[in-house]
Amino acid sequence: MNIRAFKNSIYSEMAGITKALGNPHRLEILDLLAQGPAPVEYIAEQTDLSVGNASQHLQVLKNARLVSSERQWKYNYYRLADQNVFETWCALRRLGYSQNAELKQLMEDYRNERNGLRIISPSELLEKMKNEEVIILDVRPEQEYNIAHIENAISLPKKDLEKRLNELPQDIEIVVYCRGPLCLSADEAVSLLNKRGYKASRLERGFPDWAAQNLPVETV
Amino acid sequence: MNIRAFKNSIYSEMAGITKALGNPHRLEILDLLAQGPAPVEYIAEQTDLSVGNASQHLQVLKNARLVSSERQWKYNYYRLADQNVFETWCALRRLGYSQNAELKQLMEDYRNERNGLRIISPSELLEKMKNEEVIILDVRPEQEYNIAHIENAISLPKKDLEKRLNELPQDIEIVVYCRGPLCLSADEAVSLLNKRGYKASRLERGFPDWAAQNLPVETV
DNA sequence: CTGTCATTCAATAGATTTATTGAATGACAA
DNA sequence: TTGTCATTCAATAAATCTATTGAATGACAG
Repeated sequence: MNIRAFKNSIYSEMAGITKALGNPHRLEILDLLAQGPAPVEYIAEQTDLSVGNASQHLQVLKNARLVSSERQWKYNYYRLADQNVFETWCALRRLGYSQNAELKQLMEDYRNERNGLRIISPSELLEKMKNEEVIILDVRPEQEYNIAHIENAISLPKKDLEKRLNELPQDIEIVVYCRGPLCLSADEAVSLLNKRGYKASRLERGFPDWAAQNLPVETV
Repeated sequence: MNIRAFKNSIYSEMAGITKALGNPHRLEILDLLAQGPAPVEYIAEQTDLSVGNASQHLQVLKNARLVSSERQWKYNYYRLADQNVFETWCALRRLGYSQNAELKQLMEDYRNERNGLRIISPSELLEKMKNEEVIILDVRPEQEYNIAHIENAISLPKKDLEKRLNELPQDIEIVVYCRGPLCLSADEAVSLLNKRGYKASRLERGFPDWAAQNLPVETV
């Protein structure tokens, strides 16, 4: 094999990965799977795809070895193939955020009430956890909380927040987190909580990023 | 804008980046530009693309803001848009290497004589540089050496190596580097040098990775 | 000016990707 | 066995991507 044929081969192999990443629905699926394993139907529902279409996108990701699947009972659970997949997704997120003013703008427009929304870093939260002076609120869907969540966090999915507000104390600081920086649930929750007189702030980034730093997580 | 429309927007913006990455020629161009800025014609020549085709791929990369261009004299110099682009490429390389057994196999097949080829890490090389007990050999094309190279490295492009072997001393250790882990020039050079009785080893990864760690580089 | 050179643009045919549809599969339950 | 359910497969039309061609642009040199 000559050098050109060799280069074509390696860059084509690499492009097999980037081609699989080159679709908005598949990126959304990866971002979702970063929360933990999920069956096709849940993935389809969360991403507003038909089951058939979601399955087809999952095949593409699987052929590129970005996800793997395992049958459990009636369901086929998909998960990220390994840590490198999440790390690559993080690199892409950073790149998107730094290169793409539209992306930044989009997110800031949507969070237009964000002024004054306080963001606390993982290390600050750890400190508060040690002193037991904080309530940690996981606003992701309950299924994702059940797979894994930040130690001592309580589950209160975004969609139930308003009607279950009374479960939360007004006098203790609340730190809210969700799927990650591309997810707005935590922002919206903090905004609502502050409006109703709670002391709420948002955790920087989201659950998978916390877990990737080997910070304390809990599994049910 | 509802939540679904918002999600579609952000993941589509992200996919704008991954779509631009989803082509083998464009990956090869990025890998090349990691060495430093280059005009269209050089890029076309190094990647075996027609100038028109290379230009078209460069437009795609530019629209995704992965590269930027600047006119200098008669030439339009393209370069990576910023450090995040290179870091994302590194993440993809790691991912490819870990997920894709074929890629690994391809490279190892091509380097079939690699057995016994010694690889030294950047920190080991730094140590040797301090003690001045090593010759550092840059086997990339001279243009790329001229843009920037490891401190005190000498240029001896792969294609001229055999006829200029006599410029190298037999009794001092030689460390060879090239464009990066997907480039075989350094491996081939080390192999040839060892066969001819020189004491040669290869630097782990390549020049852009060295530079990204802020290790000492030199510009002509 | 006029010509040259590096690059981009526009048009296009062929290849690939995508969402949809409906049928097929294969585990489990009755 | 039969039916149900979750998922995959196969076929297809529409959309998108790609390489090639040849013309257009725009800086610079004589």
